[in-house]
Amino acid sequence: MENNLKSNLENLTIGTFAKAAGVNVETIRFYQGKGLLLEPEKPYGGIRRYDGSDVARVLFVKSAQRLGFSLDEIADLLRLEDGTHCEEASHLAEHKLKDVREKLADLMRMETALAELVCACHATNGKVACPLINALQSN
Amino acid sequence: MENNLKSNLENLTIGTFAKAAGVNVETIRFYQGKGLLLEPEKPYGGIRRYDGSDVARVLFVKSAQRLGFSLDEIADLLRLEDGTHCEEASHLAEHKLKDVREKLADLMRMETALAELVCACHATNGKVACPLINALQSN
DNA sequence: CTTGACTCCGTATATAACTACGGAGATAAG
DNA sequence: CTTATCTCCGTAGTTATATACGGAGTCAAG
Repeated sequence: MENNLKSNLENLTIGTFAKAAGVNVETIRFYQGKGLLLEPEKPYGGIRRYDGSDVARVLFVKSAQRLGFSLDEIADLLRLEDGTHCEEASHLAEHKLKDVREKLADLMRMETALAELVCACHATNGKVACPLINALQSN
Repeated sequence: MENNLKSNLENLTIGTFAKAAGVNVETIRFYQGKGLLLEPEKPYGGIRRYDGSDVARVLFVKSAQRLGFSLDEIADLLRLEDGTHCEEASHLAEHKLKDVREKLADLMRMETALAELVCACHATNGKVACPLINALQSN
């Protein structure tokens, strides 16, 4: 046996990689096809290896997805990472930032509405008009 | 002008309804099939009519979708509205609230990361390590 | 009362994002 | 070396969310 933390995420085969990222192998391959993940070099007819940064990338994709970004949008976000095309990346980032801030506003309205609903429900134990639709409408 | 919107939105046929909500007719019917919208009574072999509350409902669905909720989850949210099953609704609302708060946290981290990225990009005009992945990873 | 746009409804097709399958080759444990 | 388990890769199937199509009925204007 070896060191524990970081060395656990080195030299992973695609199976352990997938498990570490909480997705299945097919999803990894699918993401590679979409350009969301790079396919590492294959050592002469052998088997590709992955590491912690790949795991992080998949986790990022999954998180961004939960926030309503499509895989294509996420690919855009990830392209910001490479540091080249700074001008372009900056533009894209600003655009996404606007996006993110709108989502934030919606979510905050939704949070308020839900919190009120829970409150009202507990308080009155009766009929309550749902403020939810209204919440996202005021925009 | 605050009532203007509403008074324009009475007695709509499905076509004008769809236009008002910014979706197409087929989407309306699809949502009816999924239980996201009620199908109004059809006046003896005639044509159904819709109003502003239907439009609001569709707009809510679309907003919630942008926030990463699935149609099934949105159906859950909408079921909170009817005021019956208060106990159950309250439970559901609490669960969704947790959800919403997690998304909020992720989005805020993402906002920070994007803002930093734009900033750094403008400042250095050079290579910048992307804080994005890191942002959503710290959870 | 005809005409053209619209509705109704059922079925079919499309797109995104997976998920499953299967045969051939690689690797590790015994 | 054998064998079980995995990887590789290509193709096919699935689920969620729409969109498109088409024939028959309905409505409102001329």
